[in-house]
Amino acid sequence: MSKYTTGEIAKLCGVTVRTVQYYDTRGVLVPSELTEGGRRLYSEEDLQKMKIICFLRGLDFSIDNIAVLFKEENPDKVIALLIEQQEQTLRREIDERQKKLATLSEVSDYLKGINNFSVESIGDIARVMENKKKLRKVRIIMLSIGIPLEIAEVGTFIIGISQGFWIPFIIAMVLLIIFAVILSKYYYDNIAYICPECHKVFRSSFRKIFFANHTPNTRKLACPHCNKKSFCVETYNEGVEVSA
Amino acid sequence: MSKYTTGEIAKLCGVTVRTVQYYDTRGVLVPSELTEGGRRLYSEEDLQKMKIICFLRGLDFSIDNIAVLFKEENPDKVIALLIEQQEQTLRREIDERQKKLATLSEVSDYLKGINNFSVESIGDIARVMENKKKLRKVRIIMLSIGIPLEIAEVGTFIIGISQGFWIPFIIAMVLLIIFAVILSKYYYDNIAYICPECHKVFRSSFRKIFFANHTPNTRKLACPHCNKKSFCVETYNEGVEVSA
DNA sequence: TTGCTCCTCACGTCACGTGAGGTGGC
DNA sequence: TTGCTCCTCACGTCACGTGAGGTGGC
Repeated sequence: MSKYTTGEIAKLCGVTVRTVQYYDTRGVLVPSELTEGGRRLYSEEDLQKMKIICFLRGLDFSIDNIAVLFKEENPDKVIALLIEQQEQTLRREIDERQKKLATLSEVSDYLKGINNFSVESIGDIARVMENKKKLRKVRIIMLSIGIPLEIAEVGTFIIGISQGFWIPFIIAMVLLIIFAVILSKYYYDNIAYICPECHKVFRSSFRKIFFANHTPNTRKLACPHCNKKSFCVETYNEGVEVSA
Repeated sequence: MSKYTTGEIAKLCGVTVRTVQYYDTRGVLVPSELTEGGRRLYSEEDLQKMKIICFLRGLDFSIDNIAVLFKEENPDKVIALLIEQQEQTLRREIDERQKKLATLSEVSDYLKGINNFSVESIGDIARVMENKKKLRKVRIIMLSIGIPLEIAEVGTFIIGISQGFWIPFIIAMVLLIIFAVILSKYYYDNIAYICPECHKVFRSSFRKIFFANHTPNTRKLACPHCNKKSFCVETYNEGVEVSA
């Protein structure tokens, strides 16, 4: 019966000597023999066991779980359970990482639109992303009222043209104007801006916002805190008062 | 200017007091003030900084990298680099986990087909999976020679029937028989079986394999080591000699 | 005898968690 | 005064890696 030294086992299993020694101290792979000088000697069976341990470690099973498996009387039940646990863990970890990747790519996009970056800008990004869902909700409410009204207006306009019957159009028009005012107020109340210079959240007067130069997510506004005028990112308003 | 205690910072950022203290010792978030009694006091700026740290930690940036970012003079270049690194790391981690999941599901399938499971069976699985690619290669070679020959045979048979011209069919037939012998020999030489009882790899005589009861991946053979007859999994032969 | 391998401490990694025992501050 | 919070050691987690200083075995 051939015997293997620590180094041989390590080489045959593609790990370091330290790992083989560690598995001994952890009790998962205790060598079946020791020389008089205190050196570890492993049998053929030990080698096979080590290969199994390495295979399972490669699937991220913990050393404790592997040890349980070797001590268990009904390993078939335990292994099935462990595999399921492991699959769940891996799926969760994949999911977490995919969410992080998505966030990173959003951060990356955001950074491209910034010209004077400082570390504090990351705080702005974090804030915007946190409130993203709420902001989207506000916008969806706007659209789900605005679009039907627009359709009604176009429809009643066609009726007016084709049949000379303009009453529906006038009613739609009035409704549209009323809702436009209400929705604008609603939007205005729920929106705040982040100054890219001093990183403070602020609200501006309706008139200033209305006439400001803008892109889909930013408006050129003067920050009431640092008085600098720059493109400020729009975000959901969490109880900030109008200060200018 | 309001000041925050350790506990307040922790609560506002959704971490433990220990984490806030740890960030101090690591030097990423040193409190801007200390009371006479030695208690940490954090400013509003500290709070904002802590929020940024937590956001970045949530994306798996290391504390060291976060510290670098805060000390850096050109954080815009560094952050872009760090994000790219982080994306690569996450993608690699996702990839690794997906491969592990695939392996786990193969292991799971394998286990379902086993009736007397022991921990050593995992070693068999590991061995089979390691040699899977080589085994597939052997089978592909078999098919890529066998299928054209089969087609040739059918084609020449049709010619024989329709035109009464049988010479091509006879040539194809002879070729088919010759290659069948060669391929059988080739397959036989490259294949070994794993005994599910004693977990040893063995080869059997051609005659025994040929007449054995079988499933797509197993054959009912007597193991030459433990003499038990059972369904043995087919695997690629890595230099094992015929022993029975 | 000379290298090489192996041995055992013992500390380091990473980002904290978990007590223990003591104290500040309302 | 009484709780509550906070403080600093100091050790634990997880699976090893990395020396240091010494020794077995060919």
